[in-house]
Amino acid sequence: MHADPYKIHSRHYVAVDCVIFGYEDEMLKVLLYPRGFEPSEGNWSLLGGFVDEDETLGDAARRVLYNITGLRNIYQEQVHAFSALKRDPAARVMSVTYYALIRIRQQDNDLVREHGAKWWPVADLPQLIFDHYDMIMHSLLRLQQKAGVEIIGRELLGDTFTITNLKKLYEAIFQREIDAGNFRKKILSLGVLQNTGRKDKHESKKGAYLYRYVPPDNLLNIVPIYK
Amino acid sequence: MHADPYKIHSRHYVAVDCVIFGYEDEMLKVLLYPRGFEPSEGNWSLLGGFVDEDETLGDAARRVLYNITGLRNIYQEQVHAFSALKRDPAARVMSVTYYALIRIRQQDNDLVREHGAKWWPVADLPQLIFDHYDMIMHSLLRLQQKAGVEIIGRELLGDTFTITNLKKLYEAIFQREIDAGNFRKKILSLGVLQNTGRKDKHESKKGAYLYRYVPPDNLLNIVPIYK
DNA sequence: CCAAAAGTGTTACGCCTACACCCATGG
DNA sequence: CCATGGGTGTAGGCGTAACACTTTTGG
Repeated sequence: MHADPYKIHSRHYVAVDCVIFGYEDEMLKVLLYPRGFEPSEGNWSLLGGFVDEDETLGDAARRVLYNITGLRNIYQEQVHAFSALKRDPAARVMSVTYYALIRIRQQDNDLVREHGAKWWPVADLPQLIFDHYDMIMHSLLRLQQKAGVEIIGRELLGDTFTITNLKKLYEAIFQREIDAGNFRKKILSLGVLQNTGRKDKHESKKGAYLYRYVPPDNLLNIVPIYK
Repeated sequence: MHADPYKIHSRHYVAVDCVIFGYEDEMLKVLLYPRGFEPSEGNWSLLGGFVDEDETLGDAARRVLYNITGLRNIYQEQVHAFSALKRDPAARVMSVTYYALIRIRQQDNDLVREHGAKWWPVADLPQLIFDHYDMIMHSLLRLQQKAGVEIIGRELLGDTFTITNLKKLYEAIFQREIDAGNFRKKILSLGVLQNTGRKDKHESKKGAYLYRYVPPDNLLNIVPIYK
């Protein structure tokens, strides 16, 4: 074992806080749990945890997510490191925010409820502890940036979805109305949605085609190449 | 003094690494210093430092920047936290990358040279230690995003500059040629550059007007409002 | 005078927006 | 048959790219 050459420097508690986005009832929601002890008892909190010696920040975020939702292989992305000296009044703790995108499904919700957690619409958040509101806003901005560049239907809606499903999701993410016809043309022109041929009749009598997201590279195997 | 409620958790070394961008000889450059000891002796390194108990990440980045350049009030922005377990072979150190924009000037360069530091063009970087190459690439991407949305002439060129100066800076940032006429029209249409009336004759016989960046809000005091 | 940079004008094209309009069908 | 959501078509506006053109002036 080598001597630690950095001994003279401070060591710090490092945590991760997860902004877990889900989509339900045509609303973008965030999973929060109620803080049951002081300080800030009664306020709501993101799911978080301390980073261990032998895990990366991403590992820690995945662990936190797994513990509460039971899900693995979830899309997540680092957002920002928060480090104000008194952000946690109990001790000096830096926290790195991650956001994650998951499908809200009933069976998962049981596990969620066990922890007392609850899905809150981003448009109607409760009082939050520390800097957690900032964390959510930072994450929402990043999500908007991502959604503006690529289609995130798969993560929040499931494997197949109608164009209207996707439009409503985008309206929830960007918190504004979107023209249905223009949205359809724009999305389809990106060439990453594959029509499954099946129709969904839950929303209309005519029925809407269900699409599947196909990553750009895979399309080379499907679309014929002219010569 | 309260008891520390988090005692059971690990503490970590946390560092910041600064990607210091400058502009010189029509090239975007990064300030690096040569590592004089093993491991990775002879390779080049970003300017970095450990985060103290009583400072934020931003504070630490400002301190590092001040120590090497003697400059304060520099524009800087957090980029990403790197946390691979073996990224520093000597110990487990997480590092948060910041990028900064500074004007390269001769007097500052003396201080820089004292430390053995050197400006390297981003298009022609030397071998770097650890994950510092990734840090620079992440930072460059962020810089491009920022430059795409707002004008960053002031930070890298100085208080006044010609449209051609700015065009060459943008060509350095985006590493591609830009049409002069279109660039001029686009930049001026943003309405955030104010013509000083003075001309710079260094680059041409005709002379080019020097412009000053004026933040959007201040323009309300200058541009008359029609009724 | 003329090379070279500064600055203006012109045209074409692609994308986005707004909105009118058809289609299909369950009740 | 008709209200409702699914889906298509079209015209105008705007920003951009490409590039031709005019202006200025030191050497």
